[in-house]
Amino acid sequence: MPRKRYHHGNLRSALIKIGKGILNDEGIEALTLRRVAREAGVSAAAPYRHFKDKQAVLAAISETGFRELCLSIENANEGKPGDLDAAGRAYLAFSQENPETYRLMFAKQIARDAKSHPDLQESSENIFFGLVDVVETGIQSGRIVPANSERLALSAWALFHGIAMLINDGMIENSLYTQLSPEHLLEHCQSHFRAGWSAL
Amino acid sequence: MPRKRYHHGNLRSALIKIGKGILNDEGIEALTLRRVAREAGVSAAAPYRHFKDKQAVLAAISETGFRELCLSIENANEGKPGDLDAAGRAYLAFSQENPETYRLMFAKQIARDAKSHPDLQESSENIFFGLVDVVETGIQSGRIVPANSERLALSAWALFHGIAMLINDGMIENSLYTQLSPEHLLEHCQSHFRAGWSAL
DNA sequence: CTTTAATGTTGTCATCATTAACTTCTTCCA
DNA sequence: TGGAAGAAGTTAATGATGACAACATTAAAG
Repeated sequence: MPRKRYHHGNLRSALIKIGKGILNDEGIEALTLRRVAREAGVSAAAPYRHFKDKQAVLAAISETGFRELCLSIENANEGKPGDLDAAGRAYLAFSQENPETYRLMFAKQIARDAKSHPDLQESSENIFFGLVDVVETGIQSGRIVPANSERLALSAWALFHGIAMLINDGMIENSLYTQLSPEHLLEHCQSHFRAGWSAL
Repeated sequence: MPRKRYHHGNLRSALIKIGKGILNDEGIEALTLRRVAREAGVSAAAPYRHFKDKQAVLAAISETGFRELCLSIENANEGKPGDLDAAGRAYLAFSQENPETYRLMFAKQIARDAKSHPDLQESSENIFFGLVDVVETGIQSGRIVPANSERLALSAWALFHGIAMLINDGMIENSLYTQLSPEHLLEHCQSHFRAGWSAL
């Protein structure tokens, strides 16, 4: 057993890891700096040696989330190139597996902080670029109708984000009238929007 | 000038009103129970005579938001019956005019509480029903392609919610590559989805 | 070695949500 | 009408939190 040493070793990454754990297990309200420090076996003030304040810890957790989601989209595009539906499934899978992290990523305070955290800013922008890649691949392969790729990507992002958040918020289960599993919900939305709804 | 009376008169509604003001002016983090009480000219413990806890105040504010949004959708459907695009514009207008209230309405804690607050539950479900009405009107008038109205309404809701939240989160201005005003953004998303994107 | 900067610790503060115990009005009924 | 009874406020206290200053320990560099 390692006797407790004065210096932790790599407290910064430990704090992020522990923070993520608490976040996903018990939600954002349970995520206090003091508790993270406690679980890291360190005093309440120690985190301030590595992070300016609590917001900075949240920003760091958020950033890892953006990176992971980004990778997930890229993988989907490699597996099924240019398939916006597959990208949507990957997107939704992430948001369901990490609901609290996902919510944190899109919290306004984080967005506000993003301007001062270049890394966070970049990683959050990359998810948009990932979707643009998918759309461009799809257009080139004739799977997706020719369009301004950035704007279609943005539209798709809005759709994915909306579905992810509605599920995450528990708004879907509330309206029991549409008994759909998340996967089926995504499928239905995508089929609606793929084919359009206009009769004119 | 009214001398300060021991009893406030209608503290409950005053607390909600003041809370809404702070929420929209300074954001959720500035909204503390003590401050609301202070601005109501009342002691920090007084609100507990009218609300079980802070969550209950937030739920009440949230409920007023759902009601207002619901009315807004209904008005849109009366002005332009069966026009899902007009409903979307009304939806987005609300989310932009009350960004913080909108965010609160879709916060998970509120959704969790909704199960114990029947009024909140009902008012949040009503916005879905409002959209169903729009879709059904649209299908009847031949403006919208025949479909399961509840499912199309749910899809449209997801789209509107996604756009609203992305704008609200500041995710759109971050990706400057798509220089679109909120109105134009909505228009583009809707035109994409109205016509579909599938080339197959 | 010894200096120095990085990393942790203790102690403190203001603020917060919440509760208990006490006070002041209002209402309503005897 | 007058006096409970209970609704609506108050004060005071508790325990937790984010943040900071002042101090302690250790690793690293020379």
